[in-house]
Amino acid sequence: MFSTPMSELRPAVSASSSMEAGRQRQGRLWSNMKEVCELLHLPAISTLNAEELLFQHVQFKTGQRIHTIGQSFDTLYIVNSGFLKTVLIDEFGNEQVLSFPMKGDLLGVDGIHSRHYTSEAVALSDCDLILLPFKKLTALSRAHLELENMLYGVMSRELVREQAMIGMLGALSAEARVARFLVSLSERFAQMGYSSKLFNLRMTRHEIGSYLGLTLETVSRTLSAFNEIGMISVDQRTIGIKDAEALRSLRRLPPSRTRGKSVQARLRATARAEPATAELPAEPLLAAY
Amino acid sequence: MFSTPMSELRPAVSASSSMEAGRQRQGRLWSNMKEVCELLHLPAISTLNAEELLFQHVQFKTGQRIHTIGQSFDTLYIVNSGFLKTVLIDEFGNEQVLSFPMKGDLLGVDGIHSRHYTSEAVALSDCDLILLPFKKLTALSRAHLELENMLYGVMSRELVREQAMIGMLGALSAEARVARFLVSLSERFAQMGYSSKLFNLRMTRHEIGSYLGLTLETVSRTLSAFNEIGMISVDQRTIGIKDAEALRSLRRLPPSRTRGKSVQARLRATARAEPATAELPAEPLLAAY
DNA sequence: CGGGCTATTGATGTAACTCAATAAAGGTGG
DNA sequence: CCACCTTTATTGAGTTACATCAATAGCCCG
Repeated sequence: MFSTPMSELRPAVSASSSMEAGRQRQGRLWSNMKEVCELLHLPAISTLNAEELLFQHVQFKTGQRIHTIGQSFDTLYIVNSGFLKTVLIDEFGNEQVLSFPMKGDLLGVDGIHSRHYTSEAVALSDCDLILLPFKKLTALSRAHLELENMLYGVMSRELVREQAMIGMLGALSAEARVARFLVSLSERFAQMGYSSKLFNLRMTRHEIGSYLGLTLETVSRTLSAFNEIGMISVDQRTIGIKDAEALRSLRRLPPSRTRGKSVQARLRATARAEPATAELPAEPLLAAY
Repeated sequence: MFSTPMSELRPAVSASSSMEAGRQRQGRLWSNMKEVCELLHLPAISTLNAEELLFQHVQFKTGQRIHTIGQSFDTLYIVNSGFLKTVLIDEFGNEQVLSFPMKGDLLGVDGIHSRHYTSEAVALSDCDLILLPFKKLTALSRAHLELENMLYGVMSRELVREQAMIGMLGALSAEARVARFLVSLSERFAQMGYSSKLFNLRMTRHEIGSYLGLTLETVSRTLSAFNEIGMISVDQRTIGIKDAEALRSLRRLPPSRTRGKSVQARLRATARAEPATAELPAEPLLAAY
C-alpha cells in the first residue's frame, strides 16, 4: 500500500500514504457556466450561452492532494462539495495551514504568478471539484466582460480575506482567534445551507492550531473553556454554537499594541465632526475564563 | 491648519492631521506603458505603441493618505518613488500594518472586489505614484494579451506575498520575524539600486511591530540584541547589515508546533526515494542573546 | 528652547508554549 | 467481532517568550 512509485518530481513533497491525484471519471461529470457562477455567488453571465461551455468535474478522496508545491500551474479549481486545506511547507517540512476551502471556494490562484503552485491543497473529506483551465478562462473573459470582472473580483476577494487573516494573526489573542474561527465556520455552514448551530469540524486541532498560529493544546483548552462558560458545546469534532453573539464580540486585544496614539489621533480629528458617537467607553471584555 | 472641512463620508476615518489627497500636479507628470512595465519588472508590451498611452503621476507628501478604507475604488497605483504603509483599521481604531510598499509595488488591488478600498495607504515619505485607472486597464488588457497576463500575475504575486506573511506570523519567533524583515528590506533596497548593507528605516518601531505582530519594545530589544551580537548595527533608523547570512538563517521555530507528525510522515514517505539527504541533524539555533 | 514624538532599557507579569500522561476514537487485519 | 495500533483529543504542571508598565533620553520641528 505504500508502494506508490514516486513518480513525482518534487523534493520532500511526494505521494503520501494515500494515492496521488488520480482523477477518476465518474458521477456527475460536467457543469456549465451558470452553475459555476452560482457556486461563486455571482450573477449568471447573460451573454454566455450557458449550455455550450462545459467544465469537467474531478473527484478526490480524503487525503488526496489536489496539487503540490512547485507543480506546474494550468488550472483553477472550484469546490463543488467537500472540505480541504491548503498549506505552505517550510524548509523543515513543517506545514502551515493557509485556509480551509469548502463549497464555492476557488483554489489555485497562487499559481498564476509563477506558473507554479506555491501551496499545496489536500482533501479533508471526499471532494468534488470543478476544473477551470486558466487559459480557457482568460480567453473566454476577453469576450465576456462579466467573466473578466468575476475573475478579478474573486482574486481580489481572496486577497482581502488574507489581509483579514494577517490582521487577526497580528492583533488578536488566542481566545479571540478561536472564537472568530468558530463564527466564520458557522457562517460558512449557514451559507451552504447546513446548520450554523451544530456542525462537525473536518480538521484536527493541530490543523486549526496551525491555521490560527497556535498550538493544538491551546486550541483544545480554549474550546474546553468556551464549553465551560456555555458559549459552545464540544464533543470531539462536534461543535454546538450556544451563544453566537458572545463568540462574535469576544476579543481581548493585547491592548496598547497598536492603539494609543493612533486611536487618539483619530478621535481628536473627528471630535468636532462627530459629537462623541459610538465609542464604547470601556469595552466589553468578556474573556476571562 | 486643522480646519479641513471634513467633507468625508467615512466614519472614524477622515482627514488627519495632514491634509487629504489633494493631487497637486507638478514635476514629471506622465508615464507610458513601457515605463510602467519596467517598474513592475515585466517585459515591455510589444504590441502596444508605448508612446500613445500615458498614465498620470500624482505626488503625495509625507503623512498624506492615498486612499482610505471604504472609499470607492476606481484606480490602482504604482509606486514610482517614496515609501508608504498600508493598514487595516479595526473596530477600535487600531491600526494593523499590512505592508510597506515602495518603488515598483502595486497599490489598491484590495478595492477591486467590493469596489471599495478595504485598506488605507499612507505616505511615509514624499511619494510619486502613477495612476492606473482600473477600467482603462482592463479595457486595454482585452486587446493586449501581455497586459492581461501582467494584471493577473501581479495580483497573484500579491496573494503569494500575503501567504508568506501568514506563514511567518503563524510560525516564526519574534527574532526570526525581525531578522526576515531586515533581510527583505535589504533585498528590496538592493533591487532598487540602493545599498543593501546600509539603509534607513522609513517606519517607526511601532509600525514595524504592528507589521510583524509584535510590540515596539520587542522590536527595539531584538534590534539591540542583533546589534550586540554584531549581526547588524543600529542607530535610530539607520541599519547596517553586518552578517546577512546569519540573519537569513536565523530561525527559532517554536519547535513542535507544526512539526512532529507531518515532518516525520514526509520523511517516512521519502525515505527510500532520497537516502537521507540534507536533514540538518540538530539545526543551527543561533538565537540566544 | 521647550514639547511632542520616538527609541531604549529595566523590572515584572502572564498568555501561550512545552512536555508528559491518559483516554477516547478510528482503522486494520486476523 | 475483537485485539491491536495509530491518530486524535484532553488535561495538568512547569517554563518561557513576549507583553506590559514605567522611567529616561535623544530627535525633530516649530
